[in-house]
Amino acid sequence: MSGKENSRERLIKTASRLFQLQGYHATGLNQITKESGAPKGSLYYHFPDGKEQLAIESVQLTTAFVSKQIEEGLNKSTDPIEAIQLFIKDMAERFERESCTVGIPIAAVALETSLISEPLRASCQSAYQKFQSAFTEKLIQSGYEEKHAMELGIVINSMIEGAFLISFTMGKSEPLLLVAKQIPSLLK
Amino acid sequence: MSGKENSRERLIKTASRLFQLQGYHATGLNQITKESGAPKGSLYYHFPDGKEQLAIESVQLTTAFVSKQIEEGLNKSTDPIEAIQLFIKDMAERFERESCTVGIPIAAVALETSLISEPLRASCQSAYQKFQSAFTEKLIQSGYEEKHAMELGIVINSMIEGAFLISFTMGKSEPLLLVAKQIPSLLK
DNA sequence: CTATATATAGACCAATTGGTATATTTTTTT
DNA sequence: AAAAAAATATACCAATTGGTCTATATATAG
Repeated sequence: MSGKENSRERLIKTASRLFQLQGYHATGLNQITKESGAPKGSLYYHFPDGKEQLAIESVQLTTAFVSKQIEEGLNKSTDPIEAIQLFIKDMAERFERESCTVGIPIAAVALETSLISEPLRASCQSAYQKFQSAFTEKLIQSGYEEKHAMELGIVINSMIEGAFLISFTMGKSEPLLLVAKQIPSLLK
Repeated sequence: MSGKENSRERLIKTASRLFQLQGYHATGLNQITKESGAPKGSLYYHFPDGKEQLAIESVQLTTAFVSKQIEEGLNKSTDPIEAIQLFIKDMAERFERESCTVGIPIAAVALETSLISEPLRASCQSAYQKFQSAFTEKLIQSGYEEKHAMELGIVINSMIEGAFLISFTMGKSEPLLLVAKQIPSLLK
């Protein structure tokens, strides 16, 4: 029972990376199995529901990873404005450093599958809710009124996702940095 | 020379709609030809470079359409805050009304193709630049200093794109509406 | 050692992909 | 009306898609 989790995990990790980078439809099962080293027989043993199941679990893995990154980033300062700005700047730096190695966490899968797979759509929704609530949590801890904090969490998450998308398309991190710059105005 | 432009135009319009709704890779040329009524022979006659060329021209059509919508929306009020809020609320309403008929204008194609086709990436970049400059223009006309207006244009565009993405995934327009609500804070 | 899950290996499948070739029709020009 | 250009119509292609199948290892028991 040692190689078991190993192979399954490798499949999810590879799929997770490829789905983020290339999107759902552009990523073939052949590519996933080849790059992960696992054969197709194993894929359908570990993921009987095929590509959809693999994508759902990939989204979940990405969600956990990114959520942790957000929480860690936000803990770098007690001041929420500074903390959020630091986090966004970190993302921008990481984007510059490894733009061609990593895509936008959830967006591609969300856009491609929300209309064709309800379970996948729900997974992406959960991801965004988790991201939002990390920001909201930070604001509540800093004394923001709950409803206001929830609204701001949604808006901050939207801003970051949008800036990520545009930075990705433009090939430069400027939008992310400008969003960071406007955080103080937003949080008054 | 009457049927000529007609067939070409039908192909682009159909492709434009399908690419926005389903994304690049999920939209097959067979589906485009079938839904547009044009045969495959015509497709490669009008678009010798195939799917990529068709997608580029589709993005350009969408860009023109959306830009016009933004400009018209922003003209509904002289006050930039009110104008931008009105535009976003219009988008939110339209989203609620026809969410399953229309996807997010450029995002899906941008995410799916930016890393695999430089010309397509450039088309999507042009689209976003055009959207941004519409907001920037409005702010400059309202007396904002140029550099500040440019930065805000980028941020506003990012916010709207991100909110669109999340609204799409969530299946509700709340993120868009909350972004609209925060516009005054952002523009001071 | 045997029996039994667990897991791997990869050949195979129908369907679809983007793209090409060629023949035919329609339209325009002379 | 004849010639030329523009456009349409399909049949066809190799390659790849997601997915299934059966045989074979590789463990973990008893």
